[in-house]
Amino acid sequence: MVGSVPDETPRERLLRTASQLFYREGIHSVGVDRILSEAGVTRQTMYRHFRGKEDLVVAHLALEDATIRGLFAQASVAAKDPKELMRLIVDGIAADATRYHTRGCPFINASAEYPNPDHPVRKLVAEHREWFRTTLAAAARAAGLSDPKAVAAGLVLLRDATLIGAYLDDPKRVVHTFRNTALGLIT
Amino acid sequence: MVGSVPDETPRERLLRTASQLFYREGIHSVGVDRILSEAGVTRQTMYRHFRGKEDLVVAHLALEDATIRGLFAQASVAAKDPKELMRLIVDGIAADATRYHTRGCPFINASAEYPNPDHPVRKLVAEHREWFRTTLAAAARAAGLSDPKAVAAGLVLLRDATLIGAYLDDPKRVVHTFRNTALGLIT
DNA sequence: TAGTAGATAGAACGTTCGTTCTCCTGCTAA
DNA sequence: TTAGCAGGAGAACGAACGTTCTATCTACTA
Repeated sequence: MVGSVPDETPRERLLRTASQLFYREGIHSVGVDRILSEAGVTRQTMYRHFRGKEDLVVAHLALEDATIRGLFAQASVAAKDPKELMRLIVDGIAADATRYHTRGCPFINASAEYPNPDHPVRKLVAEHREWFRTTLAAAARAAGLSDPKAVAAGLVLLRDATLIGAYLDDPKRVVHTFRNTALGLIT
Repeated sequence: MVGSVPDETPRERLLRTASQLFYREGIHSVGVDRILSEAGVTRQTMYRHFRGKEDLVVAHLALEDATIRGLFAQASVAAKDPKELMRLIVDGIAADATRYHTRGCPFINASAEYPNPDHPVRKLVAEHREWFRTTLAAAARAAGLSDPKAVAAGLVLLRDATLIGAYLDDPKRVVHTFRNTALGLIT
């Protein structure tokens, strides 16, 4: 078992387990049998809720996407003003790189395994990145920054590199560099 | 067949083909049969030169590593002075992202498929990245830049993000952002 | 109360995987 | 001359892959 959450339906347990395994060990490396045994769920249950493994992969990325959007909405509410939201975003990315996404970006990792840009996985990745960039640009514009698009592009660039660096290099050093550069970008 | 190069031994043809396939389509996605048929080489030939697929994967990354080191040495000779070398490095990365490594960084992509940091693949990746950063730092120091380590860290960060952005987003925009930021870093 | 949907259990399918094996040809260094 | 090695051709291996199937049990609900 990968973990446990109370009051979880088999479907939720299955998706959560699959998502964790795909992220931690790679998509093609993880077999269906492995997912089922770790989730404590039978084959029938899986094929009732998902067409196949590929559907599970897409659902995994959709879950990641929904989670990040949720965190964003949460921060938007918590922030007193647009400028504080920018700071919360930077802090959020830094925390994410050291705490949760310590194995790189799930979307980038998935793209490494799916070369075909027309594949559902790649389309979802493209949509997610597009949402992320435009959302950052809107936040930067609301904060009154002079070149919102450039700020958004810079933050996307920094976030990609930070998640990778925190995975492959020294996390503390990378996050430190990220925070300094990013804070300079949003002031 | 993936391509052809005259006066190539079966071993070289095999490794070159495998390297291209691993990079273009992902490592676990590419089977041995596929490599053999595309390279026009038999199983026996492969297993005579390599212990197995995993050896081929390591050789693929070693080839990438050697290639990049070669380009670096070439630039070092071509540069009239240390400052011009820094500019050549930035130009080289920009050209690489749009011309050759249009599917991200082979080392980062491989790391997405190999979660175990003790695995030979991951060790090779760590060594490569370590070499890259220290080499950049040495070049920055020779160019008389005030904080060579910070410059090197910044360039590594920028390169990682640029190769990803050129793969998943708009290459022209990303490379433009990279060049501007990087040139600011080395002056 | 009967019916339907979700879940469990386990066998089985055909395919692909990486690997090993045998047999044959051609070159070349001892 | 002959032994040894690189390479080609193809069969075969067991294991793992993703998927489908049948059978049984339970919970809800029309």
